[in-house]
Amino acid sequence: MNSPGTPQTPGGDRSSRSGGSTRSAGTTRPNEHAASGRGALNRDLIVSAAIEYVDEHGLAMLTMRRLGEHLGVEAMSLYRYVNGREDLLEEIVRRMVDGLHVDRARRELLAGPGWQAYLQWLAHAVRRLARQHPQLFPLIATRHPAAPWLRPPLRSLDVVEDFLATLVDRGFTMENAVMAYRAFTSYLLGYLLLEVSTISGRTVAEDSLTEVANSPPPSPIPLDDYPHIQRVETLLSQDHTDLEFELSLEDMLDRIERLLASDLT
Amino acid sequence: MNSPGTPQTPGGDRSSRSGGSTRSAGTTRPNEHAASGRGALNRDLIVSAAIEYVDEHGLAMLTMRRLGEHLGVEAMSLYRYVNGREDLLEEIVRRMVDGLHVDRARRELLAGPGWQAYLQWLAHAVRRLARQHPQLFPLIATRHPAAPWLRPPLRSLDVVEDFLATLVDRGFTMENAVMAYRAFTSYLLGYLLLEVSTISGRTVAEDSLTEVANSPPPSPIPLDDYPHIQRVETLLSQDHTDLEFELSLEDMLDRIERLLASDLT
DNA sequence: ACCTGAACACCGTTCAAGT
DNA sequence: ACCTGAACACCGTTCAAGT
Repeated sequence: MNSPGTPQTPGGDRSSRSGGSTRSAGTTRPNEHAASGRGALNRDLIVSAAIEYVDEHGLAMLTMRRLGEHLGVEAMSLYRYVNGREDLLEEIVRRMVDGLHVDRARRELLAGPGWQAYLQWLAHAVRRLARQHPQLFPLIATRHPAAPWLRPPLRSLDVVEDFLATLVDRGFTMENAVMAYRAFTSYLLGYLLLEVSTISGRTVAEDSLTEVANSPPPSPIPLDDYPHIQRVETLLSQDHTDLEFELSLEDMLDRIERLLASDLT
Repeated sequence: MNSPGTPQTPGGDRSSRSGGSTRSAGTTRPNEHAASGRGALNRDLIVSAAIEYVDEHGLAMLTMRRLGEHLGVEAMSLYRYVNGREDLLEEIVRRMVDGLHVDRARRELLAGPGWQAYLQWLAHAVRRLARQHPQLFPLIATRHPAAPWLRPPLRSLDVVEDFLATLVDRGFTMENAVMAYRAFTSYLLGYLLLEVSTISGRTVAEDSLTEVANSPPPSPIPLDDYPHIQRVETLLSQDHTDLEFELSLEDMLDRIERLLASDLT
């Protein structure tokens, strides 16, 4: 019966679009909500606690009731500030990705003058984010984008605006900026999703209560019948991830550059 | 109390590894389970029904109870054949990906003699799969791989074995085959995840009961403050997906080729 | 203004019991 | 051998009620 367009909750308006983005997301001083007294609940705090909780226990464990408990509050209280579980997940994603937005001046400093330097900086920032929150990155990657100009993992209007503005500043046509945006996002998405999913392997206990003596051999798949896999097993298990990222990123930038050149013919 | 290592269910052993892989997965004659009489329930049928159900209603709607209802059976009956919901999801993924495995002779015919032709063929096969089951592809993409040699979206031992064997046959060293495997999977994963997620936008009703007059304007995000996004809005909404896929795929193959060349120095 | 108790409809899963 | 009824623990969510 309640029209979902009007949240009626405080903090429902994209919390402080310009102010809050410089302090890196998810950094609520961790002691503060331990001493939760009376009206110490609000949207930002809930989202921070949720991120913390997922980092520690995994996404499947994030439950309105458990999150309430984690905050020392009944689950129903959360609904004052968050429009249900879906809204909470969406807000988590927004908060994490918005951390990538910095104002123009600071961006110039960080990234240097060229478009390659900017894309290098952005790619590394996204990678840092993914590796800091391996449980959350799949959420960023697969939640349905609200619009075609919010391609994962760059799911923030601010960040996409930065992206396009920077490239156009550096001489890209609109068409080329869009193609670069497409190439950049799909490269980053695929690479980081795979890197993160092989890393976070058994970082999380998943459900650490009942299954303790169960997982030590995660799954000793018998590789008879698969001679080639068997032969490269050790190769595949190694992670030369750092070097591989740099090289494939450079390749991707070269591809964009080639794209520009072919445009002048 | 029950040790989870011993499923005690029929079909628990990775159903007929050599026999069942040639008939393309997901092809249970669709009329058959309409006339479900007595013992007409089995693992394959359950998995097929689940795939059908997700294609139609979306992943979030797939529930043991609803799937039971869809099959004309009480939900509890499913537990004879499927080791819980997680096991069902895993089996769905396996069934879909196994459809990419064809025997060597047939593969030569389809793909031609070169490694490029094989990778072209495989890439298009995966893309076909992704577009046929847009609701399921994110599952393939993000479910935790059981081993590092099962990188999404190629989550099948048979398919990965095919991949490596074919490349080594064509003269790749093991190291290069593995690098190609890495590059191929992360390219395909990123590209297809983004293509599918922008396509399946509102293919599914999500929950078509209560919210009917709600979604027509999916989310008219106000784009003031975002001049560049606004200017490229129409560009970003277009889908030149087919051509883009071919071009970026060729680029990726070129990258592998360059990789081989640099190896000879 | 902010939180809670109680309730509703719905989950996944187990197990003794039916046929 | 195969399916079901009943039950358990746990969800998300609503709303009148407490403070």
